[in-house]
Amino acid sequence: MGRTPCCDKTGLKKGPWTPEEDLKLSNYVQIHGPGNWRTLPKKAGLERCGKSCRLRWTNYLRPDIKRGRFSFEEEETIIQLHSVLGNKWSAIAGRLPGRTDNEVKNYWNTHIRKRLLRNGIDPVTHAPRLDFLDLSSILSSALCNQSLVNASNLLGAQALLNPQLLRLGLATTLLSLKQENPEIFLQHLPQNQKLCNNSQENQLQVQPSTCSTSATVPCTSMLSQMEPIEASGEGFFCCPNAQETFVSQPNHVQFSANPTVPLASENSNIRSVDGCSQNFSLDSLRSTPVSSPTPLNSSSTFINGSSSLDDERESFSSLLKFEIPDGLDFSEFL
DNA sequence: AACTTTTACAACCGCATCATT
DNA sequence: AAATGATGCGGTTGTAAAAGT
Repeated sequence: MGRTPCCDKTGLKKGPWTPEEDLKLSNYVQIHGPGNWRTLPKKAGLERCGKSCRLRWTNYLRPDIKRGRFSFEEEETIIQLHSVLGNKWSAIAGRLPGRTDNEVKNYWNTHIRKRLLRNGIDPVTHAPRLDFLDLSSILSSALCNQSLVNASNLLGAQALLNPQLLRLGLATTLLSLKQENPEIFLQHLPQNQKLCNNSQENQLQVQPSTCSTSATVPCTSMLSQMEPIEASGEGFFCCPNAQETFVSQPNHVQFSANPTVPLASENSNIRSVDGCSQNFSLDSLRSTPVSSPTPLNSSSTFINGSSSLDDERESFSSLLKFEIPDGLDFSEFL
């Protein structure tokens, strides 16, 4: 036995609401309060389904609704909550005063989701996408058989992938290579050590911790904000948090970045792929950022002078860390 | 200027859950 | 406990506006 429909839909109006309808609904709810949606349309003189009235009220007419663009903080909150709650839009919206589940859902689908995809993050799992993992296996192959793969060819991937992802891919690859093929890893160790240790002058400043708030943030929070900088046709990149201060802390990953340093893309061996000799140090895998002293919208990135809000958002500062399993010993690795 | 494509968001639909009888 | 109604939730669609050609 099927359920009876919430209302008799024959003859009921659908589609966009007119100002007159909004007025009727608002007036009625302000006098009688929300609820009893089934009978409300008739009482309010509306030819609408009760469900439609409820939706219109909760998503649009409610006086406490905050309209307009989402702030940086709201966006970051959505990403973090989504990584924990998934598509629980109502629960997420509950943490954002004045925002509705529908609004949060729409904003996710039209803005955040696309940006995560663009940066190689699976918006569902908040982890690097499969194609990124494929890249990791390619890099692994390159390390295991340099004669077959000219690593410089891999640099072409920079045009397609976020350079930071490329670097993270190499880091991941090196770690797994060490675990799975320690001989091969050791064979390349001098290079690896060099590429990961020769950047003392470029490493981030490690400063004493002034903040210990460390709710763990998934990869998305970090990677979604990393964007290549296409300056002078070169593979420049910038970590949005380049001006962050960082604090050493086990089991967290942190990236350093110097927006003025180009990738060493002209080199032809695998060392050039990682770019960490300049910008990414595995040493840094033992550090984690603390809250930034710089404003959230500080311009630590310069993407072709773009002033679009979305681009700005992609460069905004935020927490940049994700957890590394306890079993990983980076000091041993290095 | 006209047409097409893309984007953003309001609204709808169906199912799930809770409340009431 | 079961049936029914009311409401909430999340996925999807429709459409107006913006952007591109």
